[in-house]
Amino acid sequence: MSGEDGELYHHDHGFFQDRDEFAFQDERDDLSSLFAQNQGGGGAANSLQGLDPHAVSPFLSFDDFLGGSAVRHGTLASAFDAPYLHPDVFGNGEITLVDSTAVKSGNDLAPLTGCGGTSPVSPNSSVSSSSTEAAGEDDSGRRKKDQLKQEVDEEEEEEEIKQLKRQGKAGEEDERHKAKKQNKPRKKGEKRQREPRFAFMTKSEVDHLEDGYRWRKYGQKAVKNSPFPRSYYRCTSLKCPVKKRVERSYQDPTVVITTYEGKHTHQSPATARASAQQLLAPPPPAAASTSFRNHLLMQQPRAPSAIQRHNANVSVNLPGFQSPLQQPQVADYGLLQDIVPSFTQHSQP
DNA sequence: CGCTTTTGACCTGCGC
DNA sequence: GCGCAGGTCAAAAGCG
Repeated sequence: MSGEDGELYHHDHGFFQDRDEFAFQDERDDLSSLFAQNQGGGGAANSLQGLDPHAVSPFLSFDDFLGGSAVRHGTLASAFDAPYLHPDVFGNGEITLVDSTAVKSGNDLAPLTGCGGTSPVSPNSSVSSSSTEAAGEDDSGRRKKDQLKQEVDEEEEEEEIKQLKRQGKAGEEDERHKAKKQNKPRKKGEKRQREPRFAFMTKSEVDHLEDGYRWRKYGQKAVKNSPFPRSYYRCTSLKCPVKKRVERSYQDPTVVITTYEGKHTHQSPATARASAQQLLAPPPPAAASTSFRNHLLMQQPRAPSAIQRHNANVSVNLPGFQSPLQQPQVADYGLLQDIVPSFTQHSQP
């Protein structure tokens, strides 16, 4: 997998391009259901879909992905204005766009990204995002199969453990666990569980973008067909299963592809800070907050608003995305990392 | 001193 | 079965 044969629809102010140099492809379509649950902004998604003549599946804007109807911060603006996706958060103080067209053409359809025009996001900057799955991974069918099989395997393993316990073979179990941990032979047929993933691209000089959580790098691998290595990070929080991969696009070295996997089992440190700050500052008008997202979406295809001119372009590709439905979730978090969990909550059957 | 990063080895899964 | 590529582990090194 390397994003070479995937498809990513860039959202350029409401328009998707069906050819993209930063091709993304879902590795699985797990996230489609995942996003479907957060389709609070259904109208928005629909409108976006309508803009893409090549789209075979509906899309959500990154905004929708971020908040859907759900993220408490409610809007792209707040999401990006928050400490997390704030430029500082993204590392080099520059959330640059992924929207290559906007940049290349130099059109003044400035990237859009919340920040309410107050954030010092470079006008040139934007974030584009491809939901779903690992940039360019293309073994969706295979993984689905694996997942099914694994579920069965896990049940079997559980049963086996119970049996071992009954037989007083705790020691054996430990050994087995140890072996597993060391990547030693695991039970035949046993497969690693794959959490839903969410990949997005960011134009950035730094590889590892700050996102509010603390990560520990646990590996780095050279990527086939790419001069850039891929780094593997794990959330440092105890028992938090979230991992992320960071790699640079070989097609555009200025673009960083970040893939999150799993959902956080805790609140992000940044969110905690933000919450604390909110306690000290008067809350923003709720109506303005919730309507901002729709406002942006309504504005996108048309002339850029002042806000848009100051912000990054954000998009989400949701191949396989199906019916918008399900109840809106209230993600009591703030941002991307937070969002991922909120979307993954019910994604696993 | 504790935490993080680096890095080589090893494992897994798939295609041929 | 073999080779390849992705993914993970864990010891060693680095850093604050």
